[in-house]
Amino acid sequence: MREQLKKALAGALQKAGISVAGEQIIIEHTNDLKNGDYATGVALAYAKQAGRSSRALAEEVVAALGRSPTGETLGAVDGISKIEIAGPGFINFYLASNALTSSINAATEDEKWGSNKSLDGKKIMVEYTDPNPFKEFHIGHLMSNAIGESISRLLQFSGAEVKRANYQGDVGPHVAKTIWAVKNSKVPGGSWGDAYIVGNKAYETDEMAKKEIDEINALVYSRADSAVNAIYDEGREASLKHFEKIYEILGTKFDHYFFESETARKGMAIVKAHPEVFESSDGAVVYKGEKVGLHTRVFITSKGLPTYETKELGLAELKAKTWSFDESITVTAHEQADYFQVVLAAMNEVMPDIARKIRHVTHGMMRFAEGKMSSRTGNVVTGESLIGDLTDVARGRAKESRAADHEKLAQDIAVGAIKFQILKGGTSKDIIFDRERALSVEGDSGPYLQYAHARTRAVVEKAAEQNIAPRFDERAEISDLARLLHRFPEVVLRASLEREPHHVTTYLVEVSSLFNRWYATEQILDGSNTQAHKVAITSAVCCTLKNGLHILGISAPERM
RNA sequence: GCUCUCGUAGUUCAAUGGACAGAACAAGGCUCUUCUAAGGCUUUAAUGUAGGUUCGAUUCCUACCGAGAGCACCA
Repeated sequence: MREQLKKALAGALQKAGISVAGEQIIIEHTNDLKNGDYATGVALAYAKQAGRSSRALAEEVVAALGRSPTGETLGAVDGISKIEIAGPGFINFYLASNALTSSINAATEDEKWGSNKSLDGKKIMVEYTDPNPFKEFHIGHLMSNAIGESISRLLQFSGAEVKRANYQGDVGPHVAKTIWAVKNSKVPGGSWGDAYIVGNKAYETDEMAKKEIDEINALVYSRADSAVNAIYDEGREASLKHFEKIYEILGTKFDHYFFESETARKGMAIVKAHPEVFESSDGAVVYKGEKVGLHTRVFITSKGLPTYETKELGLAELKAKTWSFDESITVTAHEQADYFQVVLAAMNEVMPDIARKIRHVTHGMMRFAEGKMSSRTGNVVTGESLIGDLTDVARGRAKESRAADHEKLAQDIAVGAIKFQILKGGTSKDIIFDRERALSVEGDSGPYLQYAHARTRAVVEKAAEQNIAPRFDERAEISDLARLLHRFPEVVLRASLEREPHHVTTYLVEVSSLFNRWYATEQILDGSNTQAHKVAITSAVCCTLKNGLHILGISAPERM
């Protein structure tokens, strides 16, 4: 459609004496449906060059397209019913009913409605969530998970083959701190997260403890001490099992798990094999990022242990060995942006073929109004406590709902509410965590979308019971809802290209809002001869919401 | 000090360089004998400052102000 319009416009401009390549013509969706479905500002852009007013040029272009400026008849472009000139000289195109038919039918019949082939055949690995065993799974991990999962689904909807990866820090100082606290019975009955906080505090305030923790850190890598090994093995398994439960609730299934205990060794080998890239400095091995405009970072400590940077090199190699991807995306919070750049610069020198395929997608921080949350001090909200509290809020309503499984519904709503809040805005923005707001399920929210979907389901099911088949009627008045549904595939494409799930979120709110307004004033199953048409639109809304929610990683309950 | 991200109604977020800057929450009023009121209708309210590029700037560029993050042995 867009391509046809561009071609026709290029031809029309040619007649007006302006030569422009079709690709350079900008056709956009209108911000407001009352300005048509597509619009172009070419008359404004080229008026000066043409030496006449933008309005005059617009009229000339429209005439060249083969109809009068207010003509209602079909012309050079199939699927357009009306062209008009508005405002300072915009040319607005209105879709014809027959152009909407295919969209509504596709929405109703095609399970992959909204998908595209822009990444057909591409292999992409997406790494996200990345919690650390021996530490809490906090709401920052929830943020990474929601964004990473949604990006994965967007890429799949664009035809890519996606493998989900999770990289977990099962070795390093944080582990040693936790083990130290457990070994010295500092936290009887406490959680692994509590032990970490105690260990961290001791490390900072107690010289003796610091020394012991450093020793334990080395022992974790060497596995030379059976007492340390016992605590380590138990803690690691308990943490991972616990995380697995959370992934299930969130709806993420990882294809690959990578651990720092694996990447550390590989990374060490890489760093040591490239003395021309990594140099010694104060007993440590560092990469001088200044030569590429960055800063210096330590790769191997003066104690001979690998840092996160070295492990990241090992991880890249391990990933490449695991699967021959075309692209590997790592999703993390923005605080790791600078660090990642240095690692990429170093990687570019030692394994350029892999470095070329690695992308870092950063998102904002989940923080409190008062400042950053830190698991070092215990100033965190854990993922499960938030999910739990929100499930409690949803449970009351869920019990009165028509859902078969009230507990499942309460959980779906809780997870939907959290994910919506994370995915409603651009990913680069920080999210200020406000408990009261997070627990609200009113207005623009996950439950709002889920509720609209459940309503469409009820109508569609009732229609099926009455043997009313959906049938889009081209003679019926064109509705804004149908015109909005037509845009879904383009919204998905844009979100996928930009890796910005919030475009989908915003769009789904618009669809739900328009549907709810319609639903409030219109009896859909009214026994009239237009009901099959109305069922078709309802059914299309239903599938659009379902697929859209799927992209966001939010479940679409059939009854609420 | 240097680098990165972000500044839009009282609050939380939208707006591929375009039309009157959209929603939601909060506050007030109205709305269920009709397919689900977790809904719908309605009133009030915003682009940090100063320049620049452009027919046109919330969007791009520069400076400043403000918030957050990072900057050598944490991850």
